Amino acid sequence: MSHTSVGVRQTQKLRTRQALLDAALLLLEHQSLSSLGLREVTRAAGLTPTAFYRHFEDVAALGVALVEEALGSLHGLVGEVLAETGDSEERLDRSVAVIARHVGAQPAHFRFISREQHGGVDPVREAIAAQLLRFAQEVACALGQEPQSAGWSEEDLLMLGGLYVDHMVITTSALLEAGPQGEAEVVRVARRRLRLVTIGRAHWLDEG
Amino acid sequence: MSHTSVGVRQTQKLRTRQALLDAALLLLEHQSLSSLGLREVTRAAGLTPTAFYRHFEDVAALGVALVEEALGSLHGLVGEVLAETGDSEERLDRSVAVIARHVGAQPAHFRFISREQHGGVDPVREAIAAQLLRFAQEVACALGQEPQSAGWSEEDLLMLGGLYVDHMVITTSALLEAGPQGEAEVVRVARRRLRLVTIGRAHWLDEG
DNA sequence: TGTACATCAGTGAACGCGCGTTCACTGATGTAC
DNA sequence: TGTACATCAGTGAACGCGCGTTCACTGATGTAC
Repeated sequence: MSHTSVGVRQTQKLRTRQALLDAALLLLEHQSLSSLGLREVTRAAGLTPTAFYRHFEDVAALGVALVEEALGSLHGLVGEVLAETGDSEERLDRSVAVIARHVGAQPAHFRFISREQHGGVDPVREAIAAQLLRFAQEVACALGQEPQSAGWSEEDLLMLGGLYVDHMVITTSALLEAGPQGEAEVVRVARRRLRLVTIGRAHWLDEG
Repeated sequence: MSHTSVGVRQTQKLRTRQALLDAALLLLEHQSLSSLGLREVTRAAGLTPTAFYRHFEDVAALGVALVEEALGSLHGLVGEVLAETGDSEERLDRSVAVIARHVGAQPAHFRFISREQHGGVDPVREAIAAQLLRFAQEVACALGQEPQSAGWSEEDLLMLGGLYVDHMVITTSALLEAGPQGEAEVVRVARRRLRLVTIGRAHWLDEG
């Protein structure tokens, strides 16, 4: 056990870093990032305040790392859901169900994103905007490969992708506000909204 | 000038209260409410910290007052815009133009609403949600009076009203982020999004 | 109209507290030979 | 394998600062007679 491949030191450092992220996310359940204190986070993580600086320059940098943690792993999802077969009604219901499942499983992450999307910390807002733009592009790309999108301009596909993504975000916020007992109703309305947008899509070229 | 009808004292008190609201709104341009300090506000307003308590119980109460100031006067607007004549394309463009004009004229108010809609201060979030729900109901009511809405359930009208209101909010956020030079592009996309929703509305009963 | 008293918006001093950041440190882990 | 040195994640004390809230106050405005 004289020298491991990964390094005991690095492993422990990453574990501490994760403890800071976890503690911060927990505290952010009931406050916003700009009022979150460095000492508050280290205290919750069981560390000295000064230890914080070994991992992040300041609380804003920790916030950017949280954005990556919350949204980074979701990118594959879009393609998967849209690639599945079924009529548009089925795929629409499945999309909403996937959102509801993720929000239910990781509420703190989604609350953080919803809260900080327009929050007071510039680098965090920018990081979220960049991730959401990527989602919109991915959705646009996936939609563009469907036969129903024949004749659509790239610009209109991106417009539609953005529309879907913004609704995804609105739905997550609504789910968080409604809590578990209000989930069914939120899902119902989200489905009908998506259906209306999808109908608009089907007739876009007739009237656009 | 021995005794005026309104009261010199009350007038001055209201003036001071307004100075606190104005100072707070200015400071909130670059931070969120939960990190705004009471001393910060009174300093900017040219008052002693203790004077704050003559007007608001705490900063959250001031935030609720700002919500009223930002959104309270807008309720008439919805009916006016939707009541005007013209085909749906014209009315749609006019709606977006009205939003852009208001955001351009009162950016700080709209930034505040956008930032605090999902912010960390419960009473403020609730006040905003209540106002936006009223807007959605007003839009639903106005839509319900149009001939195109024949056969629509109240629930679907409210769904559509909420859809329009949420897009109004997204558009204001996008306008604020884009700044004056990006306004034209945001307006273009917002129009196309609204058009797509409107097309969906026109075919809702065929396929719903 | 004039006087005597009540109200109350804003003051200024004081308090204890938690904050972010600095610094020199400790001791386990990593590395060179 | 063993030894001697380097690295560096986390410590603990100390700092100056701005915070929210309290309290007794002042003096202009309001009111009763």
